[in-house]
Amino acid sequence: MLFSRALIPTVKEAPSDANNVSHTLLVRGGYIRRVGAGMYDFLPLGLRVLKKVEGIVREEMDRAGALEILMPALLPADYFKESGRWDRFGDTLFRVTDRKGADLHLGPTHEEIVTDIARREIRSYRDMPRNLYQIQTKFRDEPRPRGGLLRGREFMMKDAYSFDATEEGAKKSYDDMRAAYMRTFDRMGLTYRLVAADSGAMGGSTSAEFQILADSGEDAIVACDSCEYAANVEVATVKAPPAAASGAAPAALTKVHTPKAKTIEEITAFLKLPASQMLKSLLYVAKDQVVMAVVRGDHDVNEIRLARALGVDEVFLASDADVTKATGADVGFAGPVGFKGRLLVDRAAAAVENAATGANASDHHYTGVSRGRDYEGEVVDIRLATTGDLCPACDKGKLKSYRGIEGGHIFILGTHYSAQMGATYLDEAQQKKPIVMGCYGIGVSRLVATAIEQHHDENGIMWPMSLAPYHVHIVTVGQDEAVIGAAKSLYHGLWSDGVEVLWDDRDERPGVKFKDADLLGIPLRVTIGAKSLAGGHVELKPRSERDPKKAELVPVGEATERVARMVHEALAPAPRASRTSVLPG
RNA sequence: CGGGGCGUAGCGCAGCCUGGUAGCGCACCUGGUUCGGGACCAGGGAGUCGGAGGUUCAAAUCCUCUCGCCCCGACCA
Repeated sequence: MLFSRALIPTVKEAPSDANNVSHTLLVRGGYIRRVGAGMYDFLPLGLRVLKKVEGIVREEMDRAGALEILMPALLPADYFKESGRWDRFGDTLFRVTDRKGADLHLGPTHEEIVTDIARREIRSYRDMPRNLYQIQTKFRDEPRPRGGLLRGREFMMKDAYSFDATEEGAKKSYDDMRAAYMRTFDRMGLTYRLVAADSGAMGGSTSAEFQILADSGEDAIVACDSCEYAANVEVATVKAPPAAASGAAPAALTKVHTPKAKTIEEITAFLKLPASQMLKSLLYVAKDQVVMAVVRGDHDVNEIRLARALGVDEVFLASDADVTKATGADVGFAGPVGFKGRLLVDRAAAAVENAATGANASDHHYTGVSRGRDYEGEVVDIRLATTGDLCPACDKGKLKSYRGIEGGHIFILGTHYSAQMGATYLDEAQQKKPIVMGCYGIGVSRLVATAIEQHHDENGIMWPMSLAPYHVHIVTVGQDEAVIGAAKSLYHGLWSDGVEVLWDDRDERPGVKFKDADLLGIPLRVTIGAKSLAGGHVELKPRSERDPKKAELVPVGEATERVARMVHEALAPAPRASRTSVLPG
């Protein structure tokens, strides 16, 4: 592609609504443009990258034996009504009404639709296993779209669904998908962790997320530094600390005046105590009931675990008014001592002796608080795992925290949908049984942004070869005839070797071209200028090399072959040894 | 949905408080000089000031309503 004929509208200034690197660089590089909240145009370059992601996903799905189909994005409400999700999906579902007044919606995911295919077409155990997938635009009316391509209201997703006769079969399908996903993410050059995850509202059992590591990620995960345990903090457990009695002499319960010391930081500074000697008391609303959750001052409450401990679907942090009502004090002075109401105490918090905590009276705290004597409560595991915690899976490891972006999610659904929707088959014994399903998603358009989150520097994007819109970026300096001639020959030579080339043939100053080249992030740059060409050379520099002086001089005659070889080597499947994933047990 | 903020030229913003001729940078067009890391000079085109209503001699500016968007919290590929 000639730059002079392309539509690559680069801009110097970051868009005002961008708040992360990938969004900024995608817009600045002329890859995408925003159309509305969570809706984007893919300009030519952006579409090329999207298709690269799609292509890798498709190849690996096909390799794993999955069968590509395409279901409608516009769907009648019947299916979701049948499964109950028409109501349960809530506001996230984009609902539309047709001219006859019938309820329709735009598909956010397709379990019901694909289950309908299964119940009509799969009748025998001999028809399984099968795995059907599609790569399709999905619609979700997100409460808050953000991060450009990271969370849109319309986005591209690959969703696959497996159908098996037995649980064991489903497990095999699941394992196959896991392997296919690892290959997929490996080929995209992404660093990720495979983590245990909350199976959420989908009603699954076994489930894992592919978390692409990025500081800007929305998800917090922990991984063991010694074994292969890794989990979303939502579900991560921690080993209970050894119940070693501190031997400290029990202190008397003392009420101290702590004016305006509301946060843990303020109180620890005021009382000169480590946060681990503090008890943090938070009030939650669970089904109209206000409960108190107590964790150590240096820990955080895991709301999912708390909800589970309470036997409810979800909990919400109580409003300031509710806190005051329940404790009789301003927010910041709640504590377990004398609290009238359901009290849940984390294991680590319960073990703290002579603790300091709110006194349920404004501007006052207690010190010398110990469980058993000063308060009781139910001891449960309700805290978020964090760096330094003991690994629950092995003896010696400690957990370390990471941020991640969910790039894929695999799980076994079991017979949830099939039983509900009557997707059954006959087994060898003529018994009618529900099909055992699994489902597997990859956020295709999200991965475009995710790759940038992992591969960029202050000057722009640094695409992995497998995702780059073009493999090679030729920059010609000046309009000298010899330069143009050499560029033409290289350009055509590379294309006929299967290398995708962008040639910046514009009549621009070199600085402009170099800046744009860095911004676009095409992995290999070949600069052709009169000076080096007079010596019979062109200059080759990978985007990852920041120092322009380190460009390699390559004899013109060898350039085509040399560059083509580099591209093809970079595209070859990565050896297994270079994998960066961690497998949970 | 709760809290905060923003809608002014294609993009990024100032002007609003204290009403009176709509401005700056980038981008774009013309001419010239430049030409290996986002050049310079001169000239030029381009805006229903998000929308509706109101106050006023006069509204980008004040008031009311409305739409859209962004950011911080509860959801997810």
